[in-house]
Amino acid sequence: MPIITLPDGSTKKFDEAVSVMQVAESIGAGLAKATIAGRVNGKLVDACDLIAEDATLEIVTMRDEEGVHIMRHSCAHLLGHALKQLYPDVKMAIGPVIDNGFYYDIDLEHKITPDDLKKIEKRMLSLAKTKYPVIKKMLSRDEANAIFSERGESYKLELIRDLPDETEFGFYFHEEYVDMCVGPHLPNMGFVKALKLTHIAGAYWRGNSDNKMLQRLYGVAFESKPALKEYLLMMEEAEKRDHRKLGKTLDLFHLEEVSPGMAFWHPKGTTLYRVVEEYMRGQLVANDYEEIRTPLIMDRSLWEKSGHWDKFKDNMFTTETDNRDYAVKPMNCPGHIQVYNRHLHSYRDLPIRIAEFGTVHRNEPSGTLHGLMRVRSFTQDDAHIFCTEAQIKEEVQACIDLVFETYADFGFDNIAIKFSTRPEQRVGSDDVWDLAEKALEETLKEAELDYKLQPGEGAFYGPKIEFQLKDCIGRVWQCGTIQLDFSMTQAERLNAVYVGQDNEKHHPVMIHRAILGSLERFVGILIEHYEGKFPAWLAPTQCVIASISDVHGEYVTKMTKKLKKHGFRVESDLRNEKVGFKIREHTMQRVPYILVVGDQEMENGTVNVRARGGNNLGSYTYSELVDLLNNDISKLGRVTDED
RNA sequence: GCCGAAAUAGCACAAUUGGUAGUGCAACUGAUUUGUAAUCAGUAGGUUGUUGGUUCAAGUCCAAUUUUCGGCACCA
Repeated sequence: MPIITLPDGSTKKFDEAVSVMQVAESIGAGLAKATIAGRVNGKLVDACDLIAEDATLEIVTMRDEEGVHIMRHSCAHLLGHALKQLYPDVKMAIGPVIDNGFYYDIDLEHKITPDDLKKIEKRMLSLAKTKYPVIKKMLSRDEANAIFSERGESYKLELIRDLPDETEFGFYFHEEYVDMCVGPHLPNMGFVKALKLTHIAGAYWRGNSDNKMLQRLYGVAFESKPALKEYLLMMEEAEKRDHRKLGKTLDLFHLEEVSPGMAFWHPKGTTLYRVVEEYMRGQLVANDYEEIRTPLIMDRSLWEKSGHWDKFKDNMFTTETDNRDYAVKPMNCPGHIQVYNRHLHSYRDLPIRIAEFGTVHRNEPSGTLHGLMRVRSFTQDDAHIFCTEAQIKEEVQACIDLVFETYADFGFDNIAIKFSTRPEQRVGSDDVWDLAEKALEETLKEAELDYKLQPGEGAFYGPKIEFQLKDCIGRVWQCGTIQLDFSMTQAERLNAVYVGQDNEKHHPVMIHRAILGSLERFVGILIEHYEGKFPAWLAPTQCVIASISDVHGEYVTKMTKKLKKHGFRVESDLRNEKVGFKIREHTMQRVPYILVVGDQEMENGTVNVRARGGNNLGSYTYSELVDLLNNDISKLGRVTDED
């Protein structure tokens, strides 16, 4: 005799076990029709699942995020349904929900083409149109095995085999197609109205590169056609921000075949890069770091000692000369320890913060390269802090603060934080790892930061905190990082020491930290973040002075020189073109200010200022203009103009 | 590295069943002296990523290779 409590507090009493759908029907036919699933005592269940005991119940419809999520999950089954009809030989592997959609990994001899994708999508939609009911059955292990054996679904059989403790398996019947899933799923396929198969890719079975590569079909699905359309439009817009595209149109950098994964920075890109670097240099001074420079190429033995050779030799560029093996540095830490070790340090000197804009080379696998985001040659705003155990928390906290302050200056407020712990392959004893992980975790907790744990994702020498930013289409990239390292400074590694209060030698703790991470990646993210419309602080060209006709040339040239002397990044445009043409061009180049000079301005000794958004700010005298620019630049990236 | 796709002028793209590699913008030259998102005319620009093959004939077909793109695995 279950009593069901609904979200508004009202209760309903039933004489016997009742399904979520039946409860919905007892409330109203409209709700029943909209019912996708239920949340019983906080747990999501299928609409057909029975409630036998007293419980709270929320009806899940397409208006709930869970409802859309469930619909997307069922779309994966629908994809299986359509695929099996079109390609009876296909073997289904795993088909989960992802952001905005779903995918299914399949094993099929035939290579799915974009044309096939359209056909499959069409079949999916026509199947959904029939609104066929989805029937759920809980089956025993034997029954489950029998169904999949009969259908040759070897991957599904393997999944069952790997769940030895399960006695019952949820099976969802989509007409002749059947899939195994914990669910919940749609009660009928009529809820599927707007989906699109987006692309085909390869993916290893169970995410293991030793396994067979399957075909992965990706799709997106939304509650309605307008919502899908809006999403597709948004993606199209987002792709216009792509730094690889803007890098070309704004003439910032290029990549080419002679050095894959290594950027050629053009004058404008170099300016942007340099502004970012100079900003960071200012942060170093303000936070008591000392800047150094270390060699790009060092003897192999150093890398063997540091442990890098052991773990990363395949990804290191090497060179041999005069019978000596060298490696191009993939990291700056060993070099920094060499500098640290040139002097004997007292505990009184600690913490010692050594920073370097360190250019490193890593021979990343060919398939990983991605514009400026993943390259083979990049410069880290790297630093290593040598300190005592007692100083760890304070130093880590200071690094975290520096990350947030810096990112805010660049206009970022959406930063994901990850905490990565000991990987399988590592150096250092478990005691030391316990200590290091505890120190980082406690600092994170004390700072009251939301973070996600990534077990096993730490560096080989220590745990790390990662700060991630997103690119234009939502891909996540690690930027800042703080890593705790008790191993590299040990006697058997690179043997860094300080003399303690007890007059004995001790090994300091080393904190590896990069705020921006890689300048290349960070600039790439910046390009996408601002869509190339950089704040005046970062803009490669801050203003262009355009003459209306030849007679204004001299005035413009003089004004340009004067502004350059004041440190502004100014260009003049004296070309024999109409002013509309010049404005169009510099607007498309995203120049923050276009200054127009004609007879009027020459007479009054002013310039006419047009802001990037198209606003004409009117006439400015030279000193007013300097104030305008300085004021804008001083805001750094904390504001964006409205355009 | 793995799976799939792509590569044509500086950029964006076109080229029918294999049959003379084009268009727009940019560049250059000339005319025009211009008031807030495109002035007009002309000129030049290519070993179609690279190498090899099939063919009377290859941008197009085949093979290898490089790079790029979308993912996967990787990411100190």
